[in-house]
Amino acid sequence: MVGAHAGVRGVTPKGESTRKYILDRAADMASVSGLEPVTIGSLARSLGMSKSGVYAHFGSKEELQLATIGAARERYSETVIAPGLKAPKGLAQIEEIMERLLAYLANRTFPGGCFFNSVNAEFHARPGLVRDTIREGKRNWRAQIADMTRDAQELGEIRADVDPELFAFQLESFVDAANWTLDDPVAQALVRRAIRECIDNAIM
Amino acid sequence: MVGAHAGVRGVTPKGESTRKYILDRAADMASVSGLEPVTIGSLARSLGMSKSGVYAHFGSKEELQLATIGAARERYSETVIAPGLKAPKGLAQIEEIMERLLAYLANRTFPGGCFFNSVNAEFHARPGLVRDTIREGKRNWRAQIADMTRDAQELGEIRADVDPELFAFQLESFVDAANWTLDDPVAQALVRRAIRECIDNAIM
DNA sequence: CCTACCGATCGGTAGG
DNA sequence: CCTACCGATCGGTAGG
Repeated sequence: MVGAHAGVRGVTPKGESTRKYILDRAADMASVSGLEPVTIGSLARSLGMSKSGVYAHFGSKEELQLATIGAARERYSETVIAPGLKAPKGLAQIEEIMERLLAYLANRTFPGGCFFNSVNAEFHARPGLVRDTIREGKRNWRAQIADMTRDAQELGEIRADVDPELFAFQLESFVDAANWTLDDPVAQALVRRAIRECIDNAIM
Repeated sequence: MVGAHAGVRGVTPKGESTRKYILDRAADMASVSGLEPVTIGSLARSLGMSKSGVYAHFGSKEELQLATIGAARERYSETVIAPGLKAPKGLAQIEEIMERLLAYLANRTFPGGCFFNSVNAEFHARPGLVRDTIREGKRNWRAQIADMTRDAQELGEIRADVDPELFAFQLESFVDAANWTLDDPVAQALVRRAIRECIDNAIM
């Protein structure tokens, strides 16, 4: 399974696909428990590998954690951002991304919900590379939504007096709230209504 | 320091105040790192006690965790809820609670921000008593705000077509968002504006 | 990618 | 509330 897909001209080293295999599992586990409880031992056991077999791919636990964040970003981009960007510029892109985001949560793209919210919560008060990397991703998301909001304003879809940064912040707050109660249908319905109302208030 | 305040008629056992001392420290630590990383060893070291001296107050780690949640609830109630309830019924109570909540965060009532958000994030995908207890607290908060919203509607302060549950959910989402970026003044300003706009939209 | 190992720490217990 | 201890697991290393 692991080395099953040979790379282009067979040059993809076995180690590369194993690395991806390890990181995807690490991201799955971290979405449930946070990064720190994903010990090298528990990760190895879950993969049917030896501890040092896992460890050999990374120089330290922090490097494993940062690489895991990278793998999670790829999965997120493929699932939410890339499809979202295919929608027409402006409001349509915002709506598409919000819809994909809710599906990304409901479909358990990461089994514990949003990987980034789990890790952000875990590290929010612990300075370091992990925290900074996750925060930068969050800032980026808001900036992207704010840009789309400006596009929508130029297209006359969203009112000119709407503050793009505030609008993006409001949408982010509602999606983040959705993440903590994925198994509560009542809460999920409130999320959808809050997002809907927020967008409706900005339109026209 | 620990046994310094004698109880009524001196009957307060030394063990009781030590217990409180332990739990308050545990709650402080958990607000930063989550509950699970608060090991009995690290807690004991931070208190200048022996491991088993700490452990003796609780039958297991889960009991320590649940007791810590209880102690955190007390601190929260004294800081936010009790003063909030002293305001006049209706909108004034809602505004007072939101203001106290932002102060509770900014003042680092728990050094890592909101204890309950940290623990809720940590346990959101791990079924058990810890998760259920925290969730019940969150449900309770929303129900309380929704009740105050109904009071405000009867007083003619908030429009009748505002859904109290949705309104409470929106306010909760913004405060929760505030918790994850306490050291970012830009984000904190967005929180205040989002709360203000949300309330203004509901008024009249 | 493996076995075998290191010192440190984990939750928990015995006995006082 | 303490010392002393248990088996298990931690991140990491040696050597292959």
